[in-house]
Amino acid sequence: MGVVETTKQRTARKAKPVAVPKEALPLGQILSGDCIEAMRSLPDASVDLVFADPPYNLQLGGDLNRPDGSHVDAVTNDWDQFDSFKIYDDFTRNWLTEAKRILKPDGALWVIGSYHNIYRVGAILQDLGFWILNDIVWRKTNPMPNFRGTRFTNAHETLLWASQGEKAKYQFNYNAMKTLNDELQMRSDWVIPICNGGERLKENGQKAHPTQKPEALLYRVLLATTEKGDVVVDPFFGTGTTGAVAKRLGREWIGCEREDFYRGVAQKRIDKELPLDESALKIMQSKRAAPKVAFGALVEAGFLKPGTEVFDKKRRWVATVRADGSLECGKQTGSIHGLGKDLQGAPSCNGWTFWHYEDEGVVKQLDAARQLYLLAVED
Amino acid sequence: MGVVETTKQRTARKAKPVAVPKEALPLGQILSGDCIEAMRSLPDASVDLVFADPPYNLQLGGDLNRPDGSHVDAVTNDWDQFDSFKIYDDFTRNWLTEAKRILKPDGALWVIGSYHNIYRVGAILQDLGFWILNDIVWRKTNPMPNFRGTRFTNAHETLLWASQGEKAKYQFNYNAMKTLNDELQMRSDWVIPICNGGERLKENGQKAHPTQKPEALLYRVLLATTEKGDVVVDPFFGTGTTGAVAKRLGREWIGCEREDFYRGVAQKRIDKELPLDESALKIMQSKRAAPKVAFGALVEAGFLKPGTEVFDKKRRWVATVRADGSLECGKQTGSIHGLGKDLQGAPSCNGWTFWHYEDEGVVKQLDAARQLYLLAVED
DNA sequence: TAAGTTTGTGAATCTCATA
DNA sequence: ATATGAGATTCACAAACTT
Repeated sequence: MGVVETTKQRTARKAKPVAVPKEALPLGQILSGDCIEAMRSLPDASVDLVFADPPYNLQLGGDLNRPDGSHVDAVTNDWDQFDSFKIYDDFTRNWLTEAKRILKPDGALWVIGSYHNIYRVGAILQDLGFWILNDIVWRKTNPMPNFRGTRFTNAHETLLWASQGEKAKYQFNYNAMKTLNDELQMRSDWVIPICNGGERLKENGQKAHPTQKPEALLYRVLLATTEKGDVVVDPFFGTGTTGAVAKRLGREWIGCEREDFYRGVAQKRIDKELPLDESALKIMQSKRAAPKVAFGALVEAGFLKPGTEVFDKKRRWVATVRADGSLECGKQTGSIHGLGKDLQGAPSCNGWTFWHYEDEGVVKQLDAARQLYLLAVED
Repeated sequence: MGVVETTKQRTARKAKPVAVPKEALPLGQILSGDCIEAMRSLPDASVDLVFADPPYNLQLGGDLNRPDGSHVDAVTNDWDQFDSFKIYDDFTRNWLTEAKRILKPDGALWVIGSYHNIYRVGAILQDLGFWILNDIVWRKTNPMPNFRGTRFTNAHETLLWASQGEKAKYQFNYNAMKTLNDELQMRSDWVIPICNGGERLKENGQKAHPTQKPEALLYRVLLATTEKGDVVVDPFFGTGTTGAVAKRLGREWIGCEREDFYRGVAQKRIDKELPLDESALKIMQSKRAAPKVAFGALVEAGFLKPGTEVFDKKRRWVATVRADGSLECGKQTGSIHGLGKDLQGAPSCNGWTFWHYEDEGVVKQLDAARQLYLLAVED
């Protein structure tokens, strides 16, 4: 396997096989119809990157309402309906096969998905000979909660990044990523908000597409694994986020999209897009996640053992730490903040400074344990 | 499908099929030999949870045969990539099949892996009928950097949590998780340090095991998806992190481990582990677990007099409590839930939190009266 | 205008006991 | 089996609205 970062190496690389001239490709066009058919119209080994956001094959039950009674607008589109894993797998194998064919030997593939489909996609692309370079976790800052309290909040999606094979070369702009990440190596978990607000495309007040991806995500993908002038194909173009970001970053793009409506929205969007300027670059840079600590994390990590007694400064109340990081004081229980609030009858309470514990005879605020934890956790 | 949180329901649930008495199981033992063989010695539908940390690197040991019967030399890596996946898949299917068999109908499975193997595992467990509930990202605070700068820092591993099937019940301690996370829903991305420092087991100054998992990870898994006394099986026991945390949390455990050395290390470790006190083990209960109270019972008991006026937060509607615990608002009548639902035109309504009443000049939710009633009725 | 409050919404495999 | 009714359940952010 290998990495290519300089334009020089890249040029040498491209000269090797019979290169397909870019002019032979439908650059800057949205091909209509089925993506497998559309990709068949492209020559072998002709593109640098495929970015794919295929249907996730969600299998939703009935309607879902929020606790306030409002209705959740779910993805119920026909294009996300498959009758079985077998049918979904066949579909996946077919489009991945075409993607592999049109990619140059040193090209790469990105696919985004959720737990509903990503394990099918990952296994199949490995079967086809793709070589996984990283799996990337898109950590959403603002995911939809789990309204019924039945599972963990589904707060991330997964991207797979793969080369043509174990020994294949690929483009990785290491230094660009390091710069983007405040001079630290870019990690496999990316903290990026979901696409809403002004960026979210609307038609007649309705969202134009149910699953529009944030531009920041595509920005990072293209900045990390393509260089200027590279050709990027998106087989599931939707509203054209890939095309818009590619145009902004000076990459060539080709989209495939079955639905007339989405093609129209995408075309309009990309026509308005302008090449990148410096100020835009700064805006796209992600902020580092704030080191917020839950009290429960300290208990899990053994910094405070369940059963430990904690008390307020004047020892008016004594409570016991339980396994889940809640406190128990007589019949009353709650979080460090909530129980402190209830006991005092106060409107709010900062449990970190309200509660104390004894450590080898010395009385300390809970906040002291939090500081120790943060020190231990930050490499 | 469904979630179970109360001990009461749980007991009823267990009584349904011919229950395997716990005494028939090798609780607190580390079974030697191949995990598939070891699991074969356990009865059907007998355990509550399987936690598995399978090998990624095909160190399967012993003789291996291709599906066509031809022999593969595992030690000299005498296979191509296709063989390698095939063999790994067969191995995975075999141990997952045994795991599924020994799990109770409402039991659950956890598997941890990295991008090398988790896509194989995920696809196969779906094929076997397991139903993925979440994929969880263990986000490492202190991962190994990518020294050569060729990829993104591989800063996470993935855990899959699955029930026996789409309609199967499963245990999820929602409120314990919410408490552990400072009163916010626990998300699918968990920030936990890697296992090092004093927790990392050493023998003669060397790491005892190359992939020892942090206890905080198992702590959260067991706290979230088991209750006290549940039986947890770990087919790839290693140095026994699962056993140690299970013992601490008052869960029963069974391990399988092929290597004598690891069995020795694990046994010594677990012998030293002490169970937590009863009180420390308690976790925040869900309201689902609380005894159900009929509104009519409050009225009967005089906690709310017939004729009392109740109203929603904004006083858009005012209703009168009737002797049978129903409400009347103009011509409309119904239960506290049903009337609230009808008046709002909402799909559902929790009358306990929707309706309010005045008690000595203070506005309170009906739920406050329920809490008073529960306190009075207990003991 | 500025500041505070209310409302809307996002790739979601989202209940359970009883009749 | 399937229908019914009780009742448990939400976080971050932005836009709209009010004071």
